[in-house]
Amino acid sequence: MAFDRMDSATYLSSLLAKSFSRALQERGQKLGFAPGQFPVLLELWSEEGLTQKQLLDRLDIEQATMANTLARMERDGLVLRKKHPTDKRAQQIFLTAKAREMEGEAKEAALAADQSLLSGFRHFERELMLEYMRMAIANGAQS
Amino acid sequence: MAFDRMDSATYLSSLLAKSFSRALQERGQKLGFAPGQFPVLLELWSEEGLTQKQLLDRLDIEQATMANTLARMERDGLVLRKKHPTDKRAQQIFLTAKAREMEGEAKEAALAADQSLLSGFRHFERELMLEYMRMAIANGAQS
DNA sequence: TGCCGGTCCATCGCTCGCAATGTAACTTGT
DNA sequence: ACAAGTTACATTGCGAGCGATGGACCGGCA
Repeated sequence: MAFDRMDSATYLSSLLAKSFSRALQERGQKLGFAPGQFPVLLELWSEEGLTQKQLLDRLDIEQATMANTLARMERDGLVLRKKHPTDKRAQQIFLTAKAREMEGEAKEAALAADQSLLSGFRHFERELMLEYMRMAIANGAQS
Repeated sequence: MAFDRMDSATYLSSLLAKSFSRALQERGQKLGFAPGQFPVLLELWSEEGLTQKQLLDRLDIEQATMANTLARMERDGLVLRKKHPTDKRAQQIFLTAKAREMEGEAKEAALAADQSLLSGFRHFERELMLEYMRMAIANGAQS
């Protein structure tokens, strides 16, 4: 049976994710964040003091991954974990000054990463591609 | 600054890759292969006895990743590594009978994984999405 | 011949995904 | 009030990616 990797969405999506991740990593490392940390930062920029559980509900990541990511972020001086005032099992996550200050530059870095791989795309092409991606992701989510 | 994850190709591509990888993993594990091993299998189904270096040249993967993937494939009984007859540094990779026999089913599993996330796509939509992905990947490759 | 630069591969340490398991703490039902 | 069930988080072990480094070996050149 003929099977061309370059006609497989499965294969292409892994290449694509690697490419975007590299693009974000290059830009993010100057600022001091890693690609996997960016979604967490995004949520915390919009609201601090969330618990790990609340972050989990907002992001598409498993609990174990979140715990490890937060540990790395704490180690890297991006985040502080404080005991929850009423629930001793839980913790609240706060940004450090460093993390708070990089918000603008970090978001620009992420936009630049997007842009670098989407250069040459017309506006409607970019929108269509995003829409297709969201459709495929939705197909996967409900299974 | 407003920043919506769902408008970020970087973020969506990572979700997409996770979705496809899961879809392939579910189907592949019954047969006995993992998603990262599939591209290697594809190359070996079309030509056995390649060296690790030749596989590297054909796939978009780093040498360290390849070495580890081949080690896991050997452990899982998919592949044999034999000494290269004339170059003592090199090795030649051969498929086991098990791996050779699963070719048809494995390729169907990969097609099914593609199909499951692309259900609801019209033919031209699927083609367009693949084309956009190839374009973005090409943008990343030349940097 | 013998050395030296380049090549092939393994290994280590890291990120970031996952599932499975363990522990502490909260909640609920009797 | 206490046992039982549920929840929040950490930890472990694995896959699959990366860069960096090291050892063995090949080839070419003096």
